[in-house]
Amino acid sequence: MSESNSLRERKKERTRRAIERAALDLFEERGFDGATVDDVAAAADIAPRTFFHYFPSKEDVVLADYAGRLEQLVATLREGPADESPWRALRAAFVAVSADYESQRAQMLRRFRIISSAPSVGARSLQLQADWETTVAGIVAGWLGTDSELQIVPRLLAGAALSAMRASMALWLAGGGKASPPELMARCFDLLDAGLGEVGVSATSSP
Amino acid sequence: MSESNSLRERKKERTRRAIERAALDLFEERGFDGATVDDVAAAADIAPRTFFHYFPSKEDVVLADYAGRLEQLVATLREGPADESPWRALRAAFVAVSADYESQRAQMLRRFRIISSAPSVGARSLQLQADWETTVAGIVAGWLGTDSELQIVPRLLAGAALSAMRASMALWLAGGGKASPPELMARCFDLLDAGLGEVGVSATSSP
DNA sequence: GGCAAAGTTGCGGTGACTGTAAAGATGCGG
DNA sequence: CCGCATCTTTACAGTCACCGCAACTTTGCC
Repeated sequence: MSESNSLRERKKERTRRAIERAALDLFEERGFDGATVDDVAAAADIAPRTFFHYFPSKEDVVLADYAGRLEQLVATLREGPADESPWRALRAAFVAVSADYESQRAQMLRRFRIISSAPSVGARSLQLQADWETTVAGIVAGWLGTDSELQIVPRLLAGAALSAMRASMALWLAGGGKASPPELMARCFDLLDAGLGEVGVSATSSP
Repeated sequence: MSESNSLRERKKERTRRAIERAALDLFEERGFDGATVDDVAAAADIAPRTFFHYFPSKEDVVLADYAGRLEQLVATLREGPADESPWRALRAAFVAVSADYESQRAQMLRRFRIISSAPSVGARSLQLQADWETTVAGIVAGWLGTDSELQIVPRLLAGAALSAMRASMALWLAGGGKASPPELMARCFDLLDAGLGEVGVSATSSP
């Protein structure tokens, strides 16, 4: 997608990856709180101050992949809008994104483990997901021709979608990454699709 | 519920309220980042170090009411379990809790304004809500007789409930606190109840 | 009054993050 | 190939949240 050709761009990209790599290694080894930004900088062979030119906070190194994934999600949503129902469009887009989790399994599990063991990273993760929610709600509002500020429906759809995503990711992580993310995601979306009123009244949950 | 009689307890409670009051005043006046913990301590007439004996972080002063509300929610949920469907039980409990927002309107709006203007407070708020979600999921899992770790349904129900809560609160705040929180909450729950598949296909969202 | 438990305060330290300004690397026209 | 504009890195000094510790004060109780 976004390619670099100048020497400058290439160098920046290389440094960025060096920082990310060093950070994830250290966080995995000593825990998020067990490694300081200075440690990461030393391991990545840069000055401590430089770290903050690449990432706005220590937490954000772990979540650096979110931005690209949101971009991909938005692109998918803009392509296939509402020939079908909004909810089904959301379902398709989120299922598509979840394919990443499979193809980059090792990386994802690494990051998830840090997220769920370090509260401050978890908090930042939720905050970024809330941004996703706002973006998604805006797009849905566009489909429905209403403005996102005052309408309930776009917010609820976006909120439900992100909940489904969180639930399926939690499941995937709990199972050690053995299950298929797209399948889990689809199942979560379908449960919400059917309506929650009757869920759980008779046993409807087994695999 | 939890009453205090000894002098010690009364003093602690008074100090706690003094800190909370001073903090909210200062944060409202200068913004969350515009007032330091030292400022708050000075205004509340305590030593800076003492602040952290009452609140684990600067953010938590603004969200001090969450704990009590969760307690209330849990109590309500434990009373009226699953004679009806789980979702309807959740609906009832959340609607009941939302009455607080009306009766303490001024306080709530104050807090909400700080939450939505200070990112770090917003992040902490989301984190606490995630804790609610876990708790609620546990209770629902109890109703369904499954264990909460591996089952999807309890997580999804809890996630949907919290999403409904966030959506209705956002609406309430956007409207300047004029609408009725229980009504907004009920409407959000009902939209999810009906199922998301058909939502928005034909116009289903007015008044 | 006097002793134990609990609460307060001051001190010193750590670590994330920021503004600033100097030094270094890169791009580019001549 | 040089020199100038631009961008990047770095060092330095500062702010602020937060923590452990040890002295000091207050409260509970006999």
